[in-house]
Amino acid sequence: MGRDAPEDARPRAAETAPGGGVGPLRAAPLAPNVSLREQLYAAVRAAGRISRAELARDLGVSPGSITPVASDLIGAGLLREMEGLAPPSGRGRPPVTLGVAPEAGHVAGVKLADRDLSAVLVDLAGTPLAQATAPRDPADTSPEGAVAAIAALLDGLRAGVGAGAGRLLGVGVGLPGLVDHHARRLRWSPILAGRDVDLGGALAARLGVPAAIDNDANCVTMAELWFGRGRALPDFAVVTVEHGVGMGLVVGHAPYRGAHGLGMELGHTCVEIDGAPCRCGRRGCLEAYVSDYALVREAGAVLRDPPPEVDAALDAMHAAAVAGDAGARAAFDRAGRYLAQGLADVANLFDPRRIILSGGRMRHDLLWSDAVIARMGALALSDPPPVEVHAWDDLVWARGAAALALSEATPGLLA
Amino acid sequence: MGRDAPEDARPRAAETAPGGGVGPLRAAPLAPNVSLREQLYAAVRAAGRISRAELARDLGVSPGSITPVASDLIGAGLLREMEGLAPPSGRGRPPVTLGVAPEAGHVAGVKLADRDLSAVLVDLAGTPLAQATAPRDPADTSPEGAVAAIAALLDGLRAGVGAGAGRLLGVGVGLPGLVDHHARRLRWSPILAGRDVDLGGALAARLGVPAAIDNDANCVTMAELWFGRGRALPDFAVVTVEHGVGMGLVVGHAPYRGAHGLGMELGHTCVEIDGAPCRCGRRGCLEAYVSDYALVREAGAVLRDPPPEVDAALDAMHAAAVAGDAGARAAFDRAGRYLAQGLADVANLFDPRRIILSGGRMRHDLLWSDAVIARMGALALSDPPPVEVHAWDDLVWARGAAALALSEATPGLLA
DNA sequence: GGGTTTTCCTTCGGTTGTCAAAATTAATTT
DNA sequence: AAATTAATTTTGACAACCGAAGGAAAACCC
Repeated sequence: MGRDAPEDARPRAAETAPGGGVGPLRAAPLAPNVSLREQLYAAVRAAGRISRAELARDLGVSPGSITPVASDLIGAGLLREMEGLAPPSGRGRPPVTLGVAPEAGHVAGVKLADRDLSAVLVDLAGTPLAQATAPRDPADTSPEGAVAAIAALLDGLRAGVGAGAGRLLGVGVGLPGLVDHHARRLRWSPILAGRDVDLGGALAARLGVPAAIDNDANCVTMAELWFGRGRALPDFAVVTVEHGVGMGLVVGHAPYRGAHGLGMELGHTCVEIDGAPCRCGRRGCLEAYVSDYALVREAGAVLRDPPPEVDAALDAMHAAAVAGDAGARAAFDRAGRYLAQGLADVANLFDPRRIILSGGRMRHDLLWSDAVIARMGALALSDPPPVEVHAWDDLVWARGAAALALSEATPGLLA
Repeated sequence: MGRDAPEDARPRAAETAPGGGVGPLRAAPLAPNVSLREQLYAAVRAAGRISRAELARDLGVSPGSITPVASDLIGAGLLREMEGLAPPSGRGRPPVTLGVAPEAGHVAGVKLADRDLSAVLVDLAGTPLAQATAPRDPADTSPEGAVAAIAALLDGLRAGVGAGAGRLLGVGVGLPGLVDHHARRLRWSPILAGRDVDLGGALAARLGVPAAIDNDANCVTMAELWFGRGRALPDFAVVTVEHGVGMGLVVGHAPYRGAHGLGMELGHTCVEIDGAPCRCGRRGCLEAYVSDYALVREAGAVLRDPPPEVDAALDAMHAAAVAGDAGARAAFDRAGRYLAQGLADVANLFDPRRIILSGGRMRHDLLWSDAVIARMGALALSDPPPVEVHAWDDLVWARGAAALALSEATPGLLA
């Protein structure tokens, strides 16, 4: 059998210097020891109501370890025993259900768009307390103006809920563009002027609480992870279609952000070399075929009197397609074909357990048709992941931003 | 200011049932408590040689905690004190350097290709001990035959190194196709018949040791992570161009595998809707433009007498391009353009800290030209990640498979 | 040469987090 | 009312780790 004799096949030493070692450097776990205190609080919040015994089973810890930690958290006003809510199902001593104390504080989530601004206040149990929307002048691109508008909206909201909700512990802001979440800096945004703006710092200075910022697609991802279908999934991908095409990825119950904390720009992956021009300046981007302004471009050819406004034009075209207009239907079909290709690429590249199509404006359901999903399945290499369409109200973005704030505020609360 | 009055804007409850809780379920850390024992062993192996004091600093642990663990591991024959290798640099008591005891055992890595089979034996310090290659009949697609061939090759290799290397602790096997690494099953491979074959089980039964299997691109990724440039990076992407176009991703010093443990099929993402036919049956895949067989397709038009063999034809075309043949050069240019687009998509989607172009056959350097890298940078949305070309010898795959075996064998060793 | 300094390694009590088992509590069932 | 069942608390023990103190081995300084 024609193999080299081992003796004359002595390989050269490893590429690294002799004695340089092998294996990843610093294999230390990035999430070192999450204290039982934190795990327990997170588990109670995740479950809503849960007994100590169940907590012990869920966390893989002996019942005796739960009691002191729970008492401590109850003493700190972060948890509470919920009375009269235990269904006396079995025999034995009935469990005492625990829940988070919502009045220990609240956080705010804000979505900044070009024409408007929306916000929600959410207590520590995740219950929305109040919401508000304000219009915005798209021409005002100064970051200072945006900070002032956010502050004004939040001040009004907080006055509305009174003091019962505890103090404000943090805010999260979602906006389109390239957002460096870790550094809390805005690298670039289509709706704000300037590059590499310290938006997080400006917000924190004005509001007096920590301010997290993130790409809007990542906010939708957080909303799915915290409030939506993704809660039970360890990993999944979220794709949003709106003004652009965005995506987010969750790995191991945590959002994946690239090396620079930027979003994952699915909208600007290429589906057609030298294809249609995209607003990013390149050609053939997925976004150039699928996003709302790409569809509106078609509206000019399809409709007789296309409304000047993007939203209105899109609605008109959608109505025409539903009414049977062949041209409008063809435009949606074409966009759907490209979207299916983009989804198949996501499936082939990330192999997610599920793909969630999410976003605030799910009116144009032609894009999410079964035909699109089926085409995606045909284009995927192996078994395609289940695709789920998740229609939210218009506040997803803000609620996702609130989830962001919540996840950032929690460690400080427990410290 | 036109915002809703908070009182009449009371939002409906969270989507989940009341009291259903918020936040990801089971946020428990996936990498729970890695014992100091394991951390210490991994740190010593990573460093090659390292003193106890330095270990304490690296691991963020007091020096007093190192001594007992180190003594224990030395007693177990897994570590040893390396004599006479300390450069007496500073003042003070000279450090005693520790290193892993290589003779405590060894593992094997195997690459299974269509025409050949290669293997390396690697000791616990990561030093290659021996290597061998054997030809293979591409027509023999039976998994049983492959298992027998692997076993025969390894038996010969092990006989060559004698008993000094300790016992065999595990093997890793890399091969093309869809490999479910977690389940140790081969879902599909272009070189073996059958679907959903329990290849890991068959190998383990025949060899008597645990057998890990993985996609070949993931093996290259493991090689980079364990032996190559990726050792110092917490996250990076690896792209390989060979018979196909593969990729691997490392997140947080660990390989990312999708939900099903399959590879990330960069080669079958679409760069041109309804483009050139790909061997996967679809059209417009990146692989249909960049891989070796795609280039060979061009060779028919470019060369006068294209050799029938894929490798030879490619070499001939490469030589022609270097010699200035316009047609051959254009073929490489075209492939390079598509590759640049694929790399830009990877940068836009994953935002990796670095992209490593790696693989066993780096002869066709026209593909890795500066022009390709520059074009990729132009196509990336934000600052493109640094791209590094890493040329290995032909054994990368097998060494990556050995790294796989090493990483799987280590916990059992320390238990 | 002998003391000083420096660094490394080890020893030793103290703290912390967790477990296992027993004890306690509160309900249901008999 | 007694037995049974299950949740919770208490208790003692144990293992891991820290921090401080001490011993060891070399270089530096006079």
